[in-house]
Amino acid sequence: MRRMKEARPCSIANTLALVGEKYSLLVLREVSLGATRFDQLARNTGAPRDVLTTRLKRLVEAGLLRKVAYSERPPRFEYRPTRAGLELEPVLLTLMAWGDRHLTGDDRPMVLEHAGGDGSLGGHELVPVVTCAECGEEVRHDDLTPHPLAPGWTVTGPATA
Amino acid sequence: MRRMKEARPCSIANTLALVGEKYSLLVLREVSLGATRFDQLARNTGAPRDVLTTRLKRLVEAGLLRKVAYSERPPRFEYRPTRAGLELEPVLLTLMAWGDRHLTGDDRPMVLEHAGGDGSLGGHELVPVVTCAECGEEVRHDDLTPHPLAPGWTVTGPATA
DNA sequence: TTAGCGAGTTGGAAAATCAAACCCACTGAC
DNA sequence: GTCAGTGGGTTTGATTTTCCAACTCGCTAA
Repeated sequence: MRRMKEARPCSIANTLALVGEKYSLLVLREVSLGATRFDQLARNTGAPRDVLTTRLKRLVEAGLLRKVAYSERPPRFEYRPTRAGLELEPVLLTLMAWGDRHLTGDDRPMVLEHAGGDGSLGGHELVPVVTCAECGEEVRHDDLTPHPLAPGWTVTGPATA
Repeated sequence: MRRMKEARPCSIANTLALVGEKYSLLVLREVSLGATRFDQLARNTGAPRDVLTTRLKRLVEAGLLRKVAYSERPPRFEYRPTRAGLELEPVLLTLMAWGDRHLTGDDRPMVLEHAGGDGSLGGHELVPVVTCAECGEEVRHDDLTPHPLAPGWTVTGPATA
């Protein structure tokens, strides 16, 4: 995924160029959950070890993970998410929500418990929804209008340009 | 991406097995924006035409797109998003938001205008945020606690099992 | 009649993926 | 001490994908 044709300047494409390769998002899922070591990542994501090596290198270079030594002699590192890495969690949550709704029967593989922001006692099940911070409303497709800022954008494609 | 090792039962992995291949999400971006024809998709996503062919077939099989004839003689089809396909928009929005924040300088490639749900006059810029439908609050990483329901889950990985 | 388009298909080279084996530095058990 | 075991990779070679360009096919418009 390194580089795409970059047919359009687009933040979706740019983000996917970074984390859209096979296993990258699963690695981020794992480190967000606290599994930060090479063997855990290999096992939990199913990535071949060599592929995992190159993914980790790339995610570290991109600033989504950082290597933290947890042992010298022998040198051993774990891979912790940076702030930028953790900020991909919304992507993971929306992917999970979609899969739960469309791919899963009645028994979801996992459920996230959501504690109230006030640190309240009883939590409830997380039901992730994308809303607009500006107005607080849930985002519906029909309420959106794209406004291209960079050249290369034509909403219905070059055919209608 | 067809099948992964399926190291863990996980809706994120399952969803990515469907739409995680190169270009798939860009195709969904395009059809969500209204560019639904083969050549538009090829141009706007940058996907090689043969790859695009296999992606479209897969997305149609999976029920994310449907082929709609817009001409017989010669037979010509466009690829429209189904409801399930449109429901991936939250994923696209969160990817875009991340890219805008972390990859882009001051000039974002595109901005989405968000009309009020009441069909109000003046729109504002969309600022997508993931919230919890249950309590209405913005989701913060520290408020989440994973609860495995299927076997194969160990939060810190097999090492700590 | 010829040019052109939209929507693919085909062929062959280049790149990425995969599984398994290998390597190295150490640890702990005998 | 020695010897198996572990964590964290690297190497190897076979298999898949990807990529790009060229080609096809059915039709339309000049």
